[in-house]
Amino acid sequence: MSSTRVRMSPDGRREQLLALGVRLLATRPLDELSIETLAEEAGISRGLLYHYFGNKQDFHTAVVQRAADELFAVTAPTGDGTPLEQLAGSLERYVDYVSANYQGYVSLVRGAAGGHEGLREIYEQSRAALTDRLFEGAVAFEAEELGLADTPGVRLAVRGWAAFIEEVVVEWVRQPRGITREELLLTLSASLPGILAPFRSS
Amino acid sequence: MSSTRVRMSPDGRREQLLALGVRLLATRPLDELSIETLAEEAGISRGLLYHYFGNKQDFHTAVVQRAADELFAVTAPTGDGTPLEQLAGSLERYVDYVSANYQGYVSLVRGAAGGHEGLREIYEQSRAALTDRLFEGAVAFEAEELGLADTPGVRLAVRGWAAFIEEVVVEWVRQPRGITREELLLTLSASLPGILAPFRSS
DNA sequence: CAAAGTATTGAACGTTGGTCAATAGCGTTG
DNA sequence: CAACGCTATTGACCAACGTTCAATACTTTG
Repeated sequence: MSSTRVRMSPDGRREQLLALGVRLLATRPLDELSIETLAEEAGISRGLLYHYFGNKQDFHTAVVQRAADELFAVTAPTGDGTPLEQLAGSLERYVDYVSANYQGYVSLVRGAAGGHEGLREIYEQSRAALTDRLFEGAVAFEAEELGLADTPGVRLAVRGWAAFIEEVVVEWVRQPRGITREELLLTLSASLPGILAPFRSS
Repeated sequence: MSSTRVRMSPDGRREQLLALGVRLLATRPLDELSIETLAEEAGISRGLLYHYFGNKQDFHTAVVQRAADELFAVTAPTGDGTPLEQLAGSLERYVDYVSANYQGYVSLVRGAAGGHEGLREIYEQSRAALTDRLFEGAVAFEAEELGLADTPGVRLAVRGWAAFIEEVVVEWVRQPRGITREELLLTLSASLPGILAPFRSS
């Protein structure tokens, strides 16, 4: 089984291992992503993995960080259309991403929330980044329309809205219950004004 | 260190181990709750733990299930007042519960969602039970008011609302940001009609 | 009080996380 | 182009933990 030893550049090797980790994470929970499995799959020794990532936790952290970055990139607004259309587009791509990477996404989002400090950190920052981006785009537009101020209360509500989206989408992917993709997207889009309604100033 | 062997009734022993598991989990993530630690802490051999719970996953499952039951009991409606008042009361007790058990809540309820199928099952069912209870109480009343039907779409939205509540409350406990408890409760109560607004039939 | 039933132990094994000195590929240099 | 130096990579080793199971020692029963 052991062919000749392959020597790569540190950056290349590190990249390969991270990419492989993300790929494997898409089909299993995080705690089943063992060092042994990954080393075997990558065709390297366990020791080499420890050379690039100090320990299992550090490796998991790096993989989840990478996955979070990918999610952030995938759901980035395209920049054309009205802010509301951009929002709809982001939601659409988000739904499709979760559909394609269900296991990995659950591992990322949910697993991170219950794991070690480092993982929770990534989870917090990732969600903050997603909502902050909305504030700078579609929501900023909506805010004017609805006469909303950028208050701590509104920020908190938008954060909760992100959790709402996440839960609904994940559950829908698990069990569509006859709800079509279009109906789902409609519900998601409509929910933001709904949640923000109580904050309408006048 | 090893004192005389203590023999207990199966029910008593099982109860002791579960209670200890819940207590230990309040201060560490689930995957750090090792069989070894628990056996040591309980003053028994590892083998005995395997006599009561088939394996590590089964034990974790049982502990999380117990914790979920406790949460469900704590937030049960009292039964007096209008449905809306009952909802407000449940939310109030939920907020206070999370305030008092922040570490434990995050470790238990959230940590469960990242684990394997069995754990996720409990998490799902727990959340479903919480929302279903609402449907039989306050929301049933609201539903009539708003002309809502009990459709899969509405059920899904309410489920998402539960996630909204959880996220907002957990984040508020972590970082109140000057928002008072009363303001928080108001936001939470108002959010349900807001989320359900898109489903209004006429 | 002897015997039966069973809660409990402790030793043994396999797997996996983690360490480290030895090894081998690749660029450099004379 | 051969020898050398640098370092990416290995493989052997250890420790910790999950898991099994025959032996053991409480408790009850007859």
